[in-house]
Amino acid sequence: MKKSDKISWSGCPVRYAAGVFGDKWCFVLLRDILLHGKRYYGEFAASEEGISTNILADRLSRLEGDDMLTRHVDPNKRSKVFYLPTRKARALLPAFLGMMVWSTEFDDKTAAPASFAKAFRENPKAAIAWYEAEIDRVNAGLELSS
Amino acid sequence: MKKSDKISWSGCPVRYAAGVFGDKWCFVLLRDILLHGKRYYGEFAASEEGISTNILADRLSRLEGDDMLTRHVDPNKRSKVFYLPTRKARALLPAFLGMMVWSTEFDDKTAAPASFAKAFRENPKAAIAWYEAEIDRVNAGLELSS
DNA sequence: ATTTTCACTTGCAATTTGAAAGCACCCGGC
DNA sequence: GCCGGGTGCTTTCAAATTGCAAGTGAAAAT
Repeated sequence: MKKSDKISWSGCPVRYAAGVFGDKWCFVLLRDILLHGKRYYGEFAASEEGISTNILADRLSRLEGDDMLTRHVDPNKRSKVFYLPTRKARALLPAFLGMMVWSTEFDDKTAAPASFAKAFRENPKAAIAWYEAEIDRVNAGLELSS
Repeated sequence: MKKSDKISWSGCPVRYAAGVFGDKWCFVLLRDILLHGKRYYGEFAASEEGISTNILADRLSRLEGDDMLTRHVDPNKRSKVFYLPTRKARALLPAFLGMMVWSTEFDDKTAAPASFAKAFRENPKAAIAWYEAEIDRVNAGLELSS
């Protein structure tokens, strides 16, 4: 907390965003939560990118501290833990999908189908709503039991 | 380049984006270039956040390598250097402005005027076009002499 | 009771960062 | 030409962060 004395990483919108998720691993965690329906610690740990567990724990608690995630012990199996995206995290969807459209245009090795970018460009609100609904669907399966 | 052996940071759109600009300092450099009309090395170095020059040089060359910036020696004063955003960098504007809207909503210390978020939400294309025009305006003053 | 699953934590080497100093080139005066 | 300052990096080195591997403790499963 030395740096935040001199210049706080908020105020400027870009700086604030950088402070909250301007980091490789936060990107992939948010992707897993917002786009891939992952919720459990074990699911994050198993992601293709191979995050190590100390970093994973650190980023999860940071995101929790920044009010992006909430931590929950699974009531059906109390040795497991899941994380739910907050409204704040979900509100990132539009920007996130915008980034993805950008990637599909400029990464020549992109694995995303062209249909995604097309759909988003033609009707961004509908695309966002679709992902929102997916998030709700996944959450529903967890929130019921808690 | 060890990590890129195992999993290349492309393919997945989010991972690709994270690889190119998923870093605090890339965020603020892109902000300075896309939004604040900065072009010269000295201008970046003087930014409020106080980036140190080794990191600055590293990020500039990385962004150049990722085809986000092009480096130019100022023909009027050949000891100075400026960087121009590529089409690829400019294409990030929509996602970037989306992020800024998000920040203005969730950073309670935000310094951005509410009018910005409002304007973007009401007419995103117009807001983007306005920033595009600004970029062209700034570039025009440099490209003429080169 | 014992083993296994799970979510972390710890230890430690390696990479990255950051502050400061150094270096090389250009430019303007003299 | 030569000197002094401006400019864009590069180097140095300590400090912070990362990443791998092993460890821990609580809960389930056997």
